[in-house]
Amino acid sequence: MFALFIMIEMGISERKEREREEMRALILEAAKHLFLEHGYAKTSIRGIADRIEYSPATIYLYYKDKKELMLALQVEAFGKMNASFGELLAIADPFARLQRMGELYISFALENPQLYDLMFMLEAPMEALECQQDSWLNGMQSFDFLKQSIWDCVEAGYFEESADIDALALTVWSYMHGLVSLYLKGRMVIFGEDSQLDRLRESQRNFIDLLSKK
Amino acid sequence: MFALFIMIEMGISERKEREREEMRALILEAAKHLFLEHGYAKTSIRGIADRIEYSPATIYLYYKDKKELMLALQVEAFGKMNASFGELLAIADPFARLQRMGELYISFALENPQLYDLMFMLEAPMEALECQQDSWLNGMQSFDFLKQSIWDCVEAGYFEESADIDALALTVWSYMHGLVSLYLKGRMVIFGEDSQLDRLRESQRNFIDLLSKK
DNA sequence: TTGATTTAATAAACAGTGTTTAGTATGTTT
DNA sequence: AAACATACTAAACACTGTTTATTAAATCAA
Repeated sequence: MFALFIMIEMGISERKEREREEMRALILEAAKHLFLEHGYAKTSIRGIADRIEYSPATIYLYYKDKKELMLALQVEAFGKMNASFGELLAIADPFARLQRMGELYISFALENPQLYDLMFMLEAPMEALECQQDSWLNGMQSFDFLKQSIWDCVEAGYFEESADIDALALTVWSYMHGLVSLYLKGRMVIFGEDSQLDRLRESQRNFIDLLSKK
Repeated sequence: MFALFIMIEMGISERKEREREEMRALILEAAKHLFLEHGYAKTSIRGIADRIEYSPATIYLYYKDKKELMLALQVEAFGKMNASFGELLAIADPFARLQRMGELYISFALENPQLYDLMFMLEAPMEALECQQDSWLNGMQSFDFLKQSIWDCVEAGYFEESADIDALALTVWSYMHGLVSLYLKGRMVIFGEDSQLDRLRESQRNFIDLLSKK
């Protein structure tokens, strides 16, 4: 009798929780679709609401504000990027792994410019982090992987024994981020409208040289 | 008689032109003040209008839209940055000059985060460029100076004779931009809240090493 | 100087934005 | 069946960039 009461109680609240998660996913799906098409600024709460045929106010029952919604998308984006790095585990040579990681990083950025924006350029999702910055640290597990690969490079004799892994990892990341963000934000027009991607690739090879010729 | 007529005619139209430029400068001054305090997104046309005690519509008589207003600010920002590079002309050794240029670039970015945003991260001013992209090329004269310094480094034997100057310049710029933009956009929190500036400096030294040990 | 005309400025509106509030149904519990 | 809780929304609030119609002033032609 008591057990039955609890089961019904738990059954309903569990269903409610499930429905709540389904609704959150529905909103997120619509947000993602619009965001990938038009970017953060041009994605409106009303647009998202229209797409799922709910009122705008409903969205605020599931997400605190637009920033938190974008943070949820950012988490998804990090998942996608981390997944794209999966093949790296099969590369034994650490320097080859490092090089391939750079290629994959650039590919991800160029193929998912809006997601890249969300992850590394927009302030909105970062402001939503506040206390719960675990999701950012979690998302940045790829940076740990980068550090590990650099460590492996040191052990394999590619870099000096005295190398500062943290600094080196930040240096590599900075270069990669700088390169793709200059490209994505249209700051490479100085090279002419057409040859920009070529310049990007040239610089990429250049940086590999810089790293390897130490 | 005829000459007098012309003089009056010209005198008025010249005054009008002068007054128009003064008004443009007045608007720009107000826009700059608000922008430096709150950034692009939070700077409103109404806010600018309030500050100069004119109606919002008046601003549209002097600037096509908000993007064009921000483009004018971007041009000013480039002027300021180029000026900050002035002292480099006094440095004879090309590698020391290159190193100092990096320091000045980072200093400018950290001391003028909103201006840096305008110059290298926001899309708004770039969209306003359209046909008249001369202002961007003009603003980027510092990039030519960077290329020149790298060329000098090659001649002085710091880099290989076969070095691709364009690619190397882009590589240096990408790294610098990546480093400061990761910092400015709060993506270096993985290093903890306090040590970020130290990490930035460490990486900077690291990159110099990478360049010099070739 | 007077009347016509161009110019400068604005009030008000338009179409949008993120977000909050008050109210209404529906589902759940007692 | 009555009391309560939940999900949802219409409408409003306070903004945003931008356009239009109108007014007042400066300039021009007679």
